[in-house]
Amino acid sequence: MNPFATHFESLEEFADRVSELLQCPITIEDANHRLIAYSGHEHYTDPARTATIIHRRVPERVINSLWREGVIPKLLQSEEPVRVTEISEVGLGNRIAISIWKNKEVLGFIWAIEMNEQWTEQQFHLLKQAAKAAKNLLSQLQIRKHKKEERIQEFFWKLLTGHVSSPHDIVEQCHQLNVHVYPFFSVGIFQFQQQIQTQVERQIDYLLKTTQQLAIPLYTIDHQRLIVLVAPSSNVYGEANIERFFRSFMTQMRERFRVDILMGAFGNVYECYTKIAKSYEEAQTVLKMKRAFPHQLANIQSYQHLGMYQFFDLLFEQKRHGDFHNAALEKLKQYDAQHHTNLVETIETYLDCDSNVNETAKTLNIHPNTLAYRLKRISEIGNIDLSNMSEKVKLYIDMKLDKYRTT
Amino acid sequence: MNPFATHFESLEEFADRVSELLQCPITIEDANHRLIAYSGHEHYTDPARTATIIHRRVPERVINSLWREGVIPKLLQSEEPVRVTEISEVGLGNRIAISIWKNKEVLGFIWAIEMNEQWTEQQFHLLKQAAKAAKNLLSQLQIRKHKKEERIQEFFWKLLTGHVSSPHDIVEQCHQLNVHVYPFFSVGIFQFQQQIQTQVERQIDYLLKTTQQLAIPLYTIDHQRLIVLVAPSSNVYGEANIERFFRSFMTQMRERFRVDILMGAFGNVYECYTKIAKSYEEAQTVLKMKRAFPHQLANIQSYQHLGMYQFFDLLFEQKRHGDFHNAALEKLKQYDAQHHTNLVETIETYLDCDSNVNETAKTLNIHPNTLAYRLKRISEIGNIDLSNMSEKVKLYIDMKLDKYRTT
DNA sequence: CAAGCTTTTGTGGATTTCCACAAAAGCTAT
DNA sequence: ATAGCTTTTGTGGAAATCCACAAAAGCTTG
Repeated sequence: MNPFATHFESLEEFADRVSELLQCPITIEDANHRLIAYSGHEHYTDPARTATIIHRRVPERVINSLWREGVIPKLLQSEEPVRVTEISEVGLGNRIAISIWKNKEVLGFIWAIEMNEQWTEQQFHLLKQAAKAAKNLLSQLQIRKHKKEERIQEFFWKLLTGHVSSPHDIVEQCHQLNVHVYPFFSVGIFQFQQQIQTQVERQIDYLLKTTQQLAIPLYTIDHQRLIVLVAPSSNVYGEANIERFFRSFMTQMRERFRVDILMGAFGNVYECYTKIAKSYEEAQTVLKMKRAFPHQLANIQSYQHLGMYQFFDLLFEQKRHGDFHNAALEKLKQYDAQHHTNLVETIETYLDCDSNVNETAKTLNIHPNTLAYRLKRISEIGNIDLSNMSEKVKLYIDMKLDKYRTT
Repeated sequence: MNPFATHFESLEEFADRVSELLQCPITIEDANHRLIAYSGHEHYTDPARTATIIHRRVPERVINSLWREGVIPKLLQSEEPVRVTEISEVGLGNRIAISIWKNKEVLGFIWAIEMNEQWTEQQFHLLKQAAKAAKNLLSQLQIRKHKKEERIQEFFWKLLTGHVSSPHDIVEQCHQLNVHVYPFFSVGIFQFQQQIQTQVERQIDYLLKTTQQLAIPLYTIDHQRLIVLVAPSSNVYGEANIERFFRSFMTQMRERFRVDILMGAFGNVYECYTKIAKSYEEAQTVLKMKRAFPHQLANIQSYQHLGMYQFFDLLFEQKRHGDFHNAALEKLKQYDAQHHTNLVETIETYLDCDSNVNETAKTLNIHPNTLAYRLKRISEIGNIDLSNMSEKVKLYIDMKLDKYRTT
């Protein structure tokens, strides 16, 4: 019944047996992604696997990708196999992974490369049996897995994805990893123009290690992104300090190393380390909004200064349900279409310019009186009171949400 | 085993039997709330039951309350008993109700008055058995329940609560009920100062029937509220027409009949009758926001002009999860507390006044230059760019959400 | 194309805003 | 109490806004 119910001389023999049964290459790692065993059959092997075997551990950048994609979180949460679709940036092909459990603790992982065909139920079942069998084999190995040995970057990813326990545990783990704990922090992201090469990694490391503006206890690189935990020295001017550091970092990368950074963003400054995940999400929101509104948010880096765009994901979700229909905006659009006018563009620019007549007129290349006339028509056609803040806000948000939809 | 497995001479005998077993008064109605049978034992009877028995039907206002409270929707959806807590405005005591089903259709209802003690599991079980037994007795009765006989008000409540089928069915039902179908409509609510008495009902009916401004195909009265379906003649000026009608209705009620209406509100104008429930909800939202922001929304009646307050329930919900923390606002509050200043009030008034310096200064009774100075301080302390619409919006919404929380 | 409409641009003057500077008033801590 | 700070109010001039009115240009429609 159970094809793994025999005695295995070594873990390699076990890996070969699994590989034979599943007809694909097998890799077994411990909980810290160090290689334990791998099958030797002649099969296609993707670059990520090759590198893992050569260095006897999974490359950092592969692990980073797996965290970001949510693969490792899933593996740490359930005993079910997880399918990983190709992550070509790190040379990872289609994979199936499963975690090896003992007493509610993950001992390690089995990785299978998915060959050409989709897996059958039978194959998934076999993999689960293999994971059960591996449990006994691994626990005999007396694998040293002190927390000290966990690598810093993976720890950072755990914090970023919210896979953490109590604040106290976090602090303790920081001490063990020799990571200084600061009273305030924020998570920042730099979006690079291209994938970050090894050489650039060294340059980043250099800049981060030598900066005096604030402390950077943790950082990690993921494909085109550099993610940093920044710790400003004071709470009051924390945000301004981070802002300054971000600008100078981007300038230095460009001027010294000719590496262009598309944009930087960071979340709120928090005190409790369990909020790292939140700050990270906020930073991601900033990036998302900067992509959707490159012009408006060109100079914005912090979540705090995202202004109303903080609400946009939430509002957009609701709008998709057909809520927040704006009759005024509809009428203006209709008028524009029928009479070849630019009322919507006019009011949007006007609000962009904070209701400043001169600035708006200049931006639109029209006479200020033309603008005044248009505004009068807008309030007539749309039945809008343009001296009412609440109505202006509604109209502004609805227009921007419209734009957000098209991106 | 089953206490109802015997032969009953009449439905009255059945009602008496149920009453005996449950030790409480029992009333049996058909699907249109007409009285079919009732128990005659000497028990306490609430005013609603007395009126039902005397008129051989449940009073309109009781039915309206039951729809609004969601009792009838529940009864029409499941075969489980529903507990109704006292609705004293309509003389309804604590009740237990259950619907009588046959072939996925509701034939009628059994109502039990809950006497002093809470019901036991045993009692609920008995009631369910009674409902099953009533099914056979009722279906023998060949109860005439043509849709024509369904009363108009109940039909309106079905529309309001979204218990409707296809638009086509709705139109057909309208024809059967002799209700004219108009191309556009909106749902409006008038909130009266006191419960609406019979005399006032007649006055309302008179005014609604004689108005020429727009058509009112359906209306219903519920405790302190009058709910109307209004049909403006044109789509373009529909909202303005409704607005005018609302004002004149309120004026006339006050001047002719000395009846004060606290406020009126109406939802969006739609074309499809399935959207009546949505328009009704929007009208309710307007009332809610008018209660929370009586000053700002004093002159607002339509959902369309609710402006940004349309978002508030949604945003507030998210804010309760700890999102949207506004550091700028926090700093201003803190500064106010430490230095006995009014920065928050100042900026809120300034934004209320649409960034109009003169108006704000007059409202706050300060010199315009004082305002300018305060604004400069606000932008310094809060690190806010007051000429950035997005930041202003964020700050404004956060301040108003703060107020919303305290109401 | 001519009439009637909307839209753009122009002019001028009353009003408001913006800004710099300064005096006065108020608060706080030594 | 006094020095040092913040806050309020005042003055005046440049700039911007607002408003009414009007000419010109553009478009739609019969």
